[in-house]
Amino acid sequence: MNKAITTTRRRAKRLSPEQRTSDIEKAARQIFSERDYDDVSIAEIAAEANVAEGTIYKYFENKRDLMIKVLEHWYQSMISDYIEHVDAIQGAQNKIRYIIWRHLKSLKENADLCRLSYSGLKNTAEYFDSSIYEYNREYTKVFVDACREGIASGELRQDLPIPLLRDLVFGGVDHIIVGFLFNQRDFDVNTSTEQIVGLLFKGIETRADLETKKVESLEQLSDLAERFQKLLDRADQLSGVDSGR
Amino acid sequence: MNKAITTTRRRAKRLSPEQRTSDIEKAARQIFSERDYDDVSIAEIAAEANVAEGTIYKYFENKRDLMIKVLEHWYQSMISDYIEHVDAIQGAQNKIRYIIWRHLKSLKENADLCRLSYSGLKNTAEYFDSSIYEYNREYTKVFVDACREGIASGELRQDLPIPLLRDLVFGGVDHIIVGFLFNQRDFDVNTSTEQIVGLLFKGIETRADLETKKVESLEQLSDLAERFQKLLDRADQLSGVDSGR
Amino acid sequence: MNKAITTTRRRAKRLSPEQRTSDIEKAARQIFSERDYDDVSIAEIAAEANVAEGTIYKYFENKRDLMIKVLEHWYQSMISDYIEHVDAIQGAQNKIRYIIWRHLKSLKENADLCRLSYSGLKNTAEYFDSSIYEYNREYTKVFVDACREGIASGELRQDLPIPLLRDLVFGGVDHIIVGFLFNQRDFDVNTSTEQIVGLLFKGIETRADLETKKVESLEQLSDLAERFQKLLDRADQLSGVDSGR
Amino acid sequence: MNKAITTTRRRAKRLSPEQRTSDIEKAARQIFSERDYDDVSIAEIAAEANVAEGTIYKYFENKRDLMIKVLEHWYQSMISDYIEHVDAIQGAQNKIRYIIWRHLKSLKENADLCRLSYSGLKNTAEYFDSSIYEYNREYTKVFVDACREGIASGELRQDLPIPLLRDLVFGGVDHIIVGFLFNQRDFDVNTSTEQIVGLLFKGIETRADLETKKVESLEQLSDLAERFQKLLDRADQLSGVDSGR
DNA sequence: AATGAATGAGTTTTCATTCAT
DNA sequence: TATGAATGAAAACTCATTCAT
Repeated sequence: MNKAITTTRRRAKRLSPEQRTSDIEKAARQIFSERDYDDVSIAEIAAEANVAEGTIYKYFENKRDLMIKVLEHWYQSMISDYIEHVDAIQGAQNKIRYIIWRHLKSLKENADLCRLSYSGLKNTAEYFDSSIYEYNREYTKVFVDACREGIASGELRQDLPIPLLRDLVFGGVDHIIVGFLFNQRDFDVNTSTEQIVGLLFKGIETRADLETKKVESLEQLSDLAERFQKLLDRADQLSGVDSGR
Repeated sequence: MNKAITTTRRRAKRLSPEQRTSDIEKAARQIFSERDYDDVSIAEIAAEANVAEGTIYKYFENKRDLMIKVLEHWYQSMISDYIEHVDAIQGAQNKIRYIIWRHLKSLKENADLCRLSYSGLKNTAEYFDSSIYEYNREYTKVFVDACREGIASGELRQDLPIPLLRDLVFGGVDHIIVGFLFNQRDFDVNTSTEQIVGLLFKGIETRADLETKKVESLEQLSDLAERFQKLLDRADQLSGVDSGR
Repeated sequence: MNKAITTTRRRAKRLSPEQRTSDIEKAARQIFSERDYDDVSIAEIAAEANVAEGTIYKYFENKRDLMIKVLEHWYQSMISDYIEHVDAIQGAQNKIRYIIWRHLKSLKENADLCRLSYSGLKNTAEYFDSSIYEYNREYTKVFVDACREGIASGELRQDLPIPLLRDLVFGGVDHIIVGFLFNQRDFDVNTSTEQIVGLLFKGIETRADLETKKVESLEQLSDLAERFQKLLDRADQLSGVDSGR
Repeated sequence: MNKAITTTRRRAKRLSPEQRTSDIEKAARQIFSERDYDDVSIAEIAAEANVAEGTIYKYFENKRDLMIKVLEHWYQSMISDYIEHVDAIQGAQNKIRYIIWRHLKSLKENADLCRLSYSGLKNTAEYFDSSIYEYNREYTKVFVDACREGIASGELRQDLPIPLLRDLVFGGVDHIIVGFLFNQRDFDVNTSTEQIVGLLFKGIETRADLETKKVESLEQLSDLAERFQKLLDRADQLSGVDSGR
């Protein structure tokens, strides 16, 4: 009973709006990480942030806005040095591998915010209206660009259905994360990355060719073939034996 | 007074429990198709089903149970002749193509129920507790089995990471559907099926390299290797000399 | 402390919607009579009506609707036998007197509802949108009709600006009531009625003309008439002659 | 750094209290003109006045006080040369006509402030406590005085119920204004003035009625009285009977 | 079995006002 | 004197669920 909640919290110190905004957002992120959007009350966030409820509304339109802001900042941080990194990487495959790796890693590390975006955004039309969607577009655009680059460079198939590929990759990652979040299906970021990349690049078919060891790459293989050919021609001349033509 | 005058709102006829259950569920499916789970009230469903609200609770635990039942029946109908069909198809690739095609088709045709499962299941832990998840397991199991079969028959890679492949396929389809539902991104079932299958089987790499360089196939290469072998053997016999340096 | 508010109000007896509606409205009228619209809470009304707050919302859209309903019923009761009564009265002046008298009386007797309509309707555009305004139109129409009748019968001036007269009468009564309600300026219904009617019919001018000319009053005139009568009588006796034509 | 660089939001220049008060009030009047009392926030007024919210509370007790001040100044301006003008007019009817005309004109011209007084003052007891009421007394007193004067001079009826007349006039004008403000019922100041004055002075009765009953007019009545008198006198002479003198 | 009247918990949001700086 | 960040009380409303009839 008398745990004496002497909260007696009286008028929080006057801070700069920036500081206060940041404090509240941090508190919100904290609370939102713990429970679903609907199960969180503004009162709790206010308490966590050590301000009055009204103060929150000075800085954020409403509960939803606050949540959106939390997610936005997360996205921003995810995007921040992302493009830069991807740009620094050579080759479509490398880029794609990095993007997938990084995506899996970000989501796993911020599982709580993933949960928030699942519970807070109604996964419906609401999401597509939100700024989060815009961020997401930006985010996935990097992947799309990498694909385009790969196509241009000849590394990837000319007829690659990029939007579908994007859905496959990000949808697939989504499923992995959801399983991880809500169905305790753990996963290893590196392993999963390799598996996805492997799947995408090699396909799922048995590639008999690939299994012939010795040959390190197809380029080498063709080089070898050429050298064989020359060698054979010369050998034919030398020996006077018809090479079978 | 006389028989002709009956109360306008007649007490719902006493039906068999099965009939009643079915009526209510049908009404629920109808209403749920139109609006999000949270925007639908039991009262509406009762009205649509022409029963009193209380009656619904005689046949269903609660609103959520009713929704689950609706989705369950949908899943059941989706699964019904599904396994049978898949079984009748020969070859992993064919099976997988059929599964993907059918999945896309089912979801697109029942977009309203997809919407329901997005709005009604909180996409969270709740989903994994529901029987819907069980149905889903069963559903995706068909895919997993097809993959296993493909591996066994040598059609698919031995080291295929099946769970991940499943996530990729079903996660990808999910994204396509979500885009279709909430972001008016239309798609053609056949085209998308081909694209997904193409992606999975061929991978995303250019196969070009192999084909453009002299060597038209691995068979040719082995021919060459054979001839070379013979040549070398002969050369060895002739000169005991170094093969051409 | 332990005044033991054992309200333990458990599930009000099941009543017919009509009865319940009426009960709630009565309670609302009671509470609204005591305090201004904004100072009344639904909780209070619910308590007074001995129902749960939610029950109120079963029967009324919202707080405002409830208030409107209270006022509407008041208006209805005011109008009920009103027209009938007015119709039964002969002569514009009599009708108008009755209307004013009745209006003053109704308002004074239902001062509390007057207060409600002052505090609940924002006196602004909102009022003109409300059904109350419609009732009021109906109510004042009786007055307008009486005036028209008076004009038709020649009892009232042909060029009477009826709308303005209506504003004057009902606006004036309003002021009287407001003074009574909020400024403890009591008034007597009969006296005020006479004064208003007097004002309207006689105007405010001194009927100087009448008084300045010989005849100081009708009493004098009748005196003369009496004396004249006697004279004529006597003359008749004297002469049997026609009285002076 | 150097003087040139000043903070964009410059601290409001230190003005004389009078100037500041006036600025704030002007801003308040502006904002209050646009929207109802409840729909206006102190923040807005502060913004309009280019001061901080707190500053307003340095000069005004609270929001209501500020509104009252706005209305007070309006009343003051309405009253300013009012008494003077009325004094300069001769005759009760002329004075009354001028008062009504001016009142209608003022209200119509300042419709926005009328609206404010309807939305800001709760039309209830609150009003009668406010200084606005005092101003109103002063304002209507001019009318009352004009009436008294008219009575004294014999221009108006001795038994004129002045308070009621005042209620009728100002209540009537109120109704006209309210209809104009909230029910788009336009009116012409001059016409309405004439109608009101006409109504008050001539009354609403056909002056004909007096004449239709035997006596066609009061003038005729006095003629008749005179003729009676003469007749009587002559009759007296004829008969030798003393007529009672 | 069917009804449908009754329930009531639970939370966001506003904005006039205060007061530390 | 001016600021503007911080306050916090207060209440309407919903609707899934219950249970007396």
